[in-house]
Amino acid sequence: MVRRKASSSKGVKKPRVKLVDEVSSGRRATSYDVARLAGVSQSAVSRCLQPGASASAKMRERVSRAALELGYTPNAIARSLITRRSNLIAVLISNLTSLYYPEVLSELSAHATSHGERILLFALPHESDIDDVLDQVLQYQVDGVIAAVRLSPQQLAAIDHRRIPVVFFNRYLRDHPVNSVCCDQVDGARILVTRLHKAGHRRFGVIAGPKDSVVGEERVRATIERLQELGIKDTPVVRGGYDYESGAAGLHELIKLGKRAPQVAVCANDVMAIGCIDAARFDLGFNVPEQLSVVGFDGVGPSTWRSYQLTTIRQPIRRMAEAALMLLMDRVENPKLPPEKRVLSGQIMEGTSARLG
Amino acid sequence: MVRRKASSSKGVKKPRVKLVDEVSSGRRATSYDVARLAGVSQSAVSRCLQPGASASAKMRERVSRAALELGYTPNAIARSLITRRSNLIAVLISNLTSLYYPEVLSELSAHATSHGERILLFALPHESDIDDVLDQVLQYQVDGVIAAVRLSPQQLAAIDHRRIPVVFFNRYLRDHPVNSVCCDQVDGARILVTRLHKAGHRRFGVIAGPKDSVVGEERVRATIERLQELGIKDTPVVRGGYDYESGAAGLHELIKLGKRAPQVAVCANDVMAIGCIDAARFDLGFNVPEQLSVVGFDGVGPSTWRSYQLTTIRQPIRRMAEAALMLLMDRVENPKLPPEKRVLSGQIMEGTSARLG
DNA sequence: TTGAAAGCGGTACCAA
DNA sequence: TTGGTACCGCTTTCAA
Repeated sequence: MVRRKASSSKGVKKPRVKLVDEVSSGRRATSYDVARLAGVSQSAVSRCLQPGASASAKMRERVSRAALELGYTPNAIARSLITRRSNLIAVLISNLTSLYYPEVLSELSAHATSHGERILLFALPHESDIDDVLDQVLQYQVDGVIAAVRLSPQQLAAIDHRRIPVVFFNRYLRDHPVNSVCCDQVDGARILVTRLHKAGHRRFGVIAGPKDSVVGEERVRATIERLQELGIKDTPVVRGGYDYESGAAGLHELIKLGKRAPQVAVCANDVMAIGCIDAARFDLGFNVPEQLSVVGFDGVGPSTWRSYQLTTIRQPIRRMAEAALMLLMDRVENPKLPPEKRVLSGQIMEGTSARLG
Repeated sequence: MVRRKASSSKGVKKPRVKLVDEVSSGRRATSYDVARLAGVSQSAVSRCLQPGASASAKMRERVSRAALELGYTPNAIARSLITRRSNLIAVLISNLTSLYYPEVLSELSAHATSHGERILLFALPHESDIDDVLDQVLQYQVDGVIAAVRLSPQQLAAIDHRRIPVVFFNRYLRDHPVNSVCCDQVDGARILVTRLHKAGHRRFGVIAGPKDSVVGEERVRATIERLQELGIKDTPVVRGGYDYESGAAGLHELIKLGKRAPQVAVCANDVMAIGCIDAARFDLGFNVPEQLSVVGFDGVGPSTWRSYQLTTIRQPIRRMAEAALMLLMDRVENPKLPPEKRVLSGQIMEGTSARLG
């Protein structure tokens, strides 16, 4: 097989479409074009553009001059094909319109860049829409996957079967050893409850997140558990959808439920806590925190706004993203590494939305 | 050049590393593997996986069975190399931690998917960090670029030179005909000012965005211009950074500036308007809107929260994203199409943060 | 309808 | 240090 190489054998073997178009205006410059202009071999061009390859200074000079002249940019696709490394990592994420995930994505992107990786974004309308995109993830030969969504064991197996490392973000798979980075929800919830109890609160209500949120369920479970340890039983739990409206609705529900209004609303995330505060103030005329303490989870931007000044558990998103990429890239380099789970602690933000002891 | 094809010529020409490892456990299945198992040629496999290629029903059946058995997934990288189409579009975006851009990204992603494209994400810490990533954009042979950041004429030229279509999102390049989708800032600002004036407001103050925000500057310019038409001169303008704190600080500055406090604060985006409202209430004890009307731009999620109920101009982000992708994909298919600018109108959201006439 | 073969634009091994 | 060459895994003519 003879490749087109210089203009020497030009047009002998079936000249493709328009040679003019190829050379002058059309087609992007390739390493062959650079080689021809520099008067060296194509492999030399490739070598010159690698950091640690052997090439004389003179050759480097000639090649880089030719590359510059042609506006040459190496083709990452072609490189990926032969090196079997796409430098792409898939980020599976949903709820980009929430307040929490955009920050996650932003940090993931920053750290991916610092590892020389690009992010192939899979923003799902709902966490459950994974099957549709999983095939795409595999087709693009990504180096790794960061999943900020739930994956079924089958879905995980499909990725695993291709030897693509996966790191879960704030999620994991029960009974399956997987790589994951989480914020310790249990600890945070326990601290909040303990401090609230110490301040004298005895009637609690919980506004949970959607059932399919592992993180949310954990927060709720830990809250209930700690309350029971403190001798408080039968804490009412209502379910919300992590959004502002369901926080407000949740409070109304809680109040309808019990004989007496709760003294504390523990919300499974900040946005619901904010909705809860607004409902308390505007619908019920409650003072927060005098008549109702409200706490949330996450520590999103608006939680510090002066209308709310939420008492919440802030997730160390930056450090979590950093850990996620570290975990992932370690396994890209060395696929034999065993699964690892890293749990970082959240930080309590003492706002004014709750009375703490 | 003889390719490994069936096991017929197995290992004759330098058998690569470990054949066992390749076949049984290691390497992902390729179309050759499928072909061998199905007992057909590799090109037949390729054809069977194309929608409109000629292949008998029997062949299709055999191939798809073999593909399923091997867990075969076509390699998008290899396909891209030969088809010169990556099905990747680069999205250049910054400020992912703002309230506005995540929604943009979310909509862009949804519409990209519906065009069969994937998003290669370039989330920049600052709008000005483009040069670092532009090279990456080009290397990945993206089909097109959506730029929600500013690009210099040189940067645009570099992309243009590779014949990669670009669509700007809420931005454009003065004196350069480019594709762009914008929300009409001028119209929105004029309507707001007119209505505010009609309600009897006469003393205005403006909290502008950062200087390098084209959109923000346009909002401010249109505001001032309309005020002048209405006979109101010398409106004080202070500069903010689009964030909550600078909205609050902006109000304080405005008040320090004039002899009398303004009756209206026109803020260049919603988040600053929210900061402004909080400063008015908590620092100055103002009632909003009785003592101070506050308006913003964008219509982000929290603008409807009951603590704020912002009067603002909501951008039709979904339709803008849809238009951006339409514009882009049209030009991917037909590069000869001339540049086009599409301007959509915003919608006034009449909250309770301002008195309108 | 089917298979052989020529690339797409690189990387990497080899001998010179 | 350099050039020749064999791929990476697919699509796409071109004959059969």
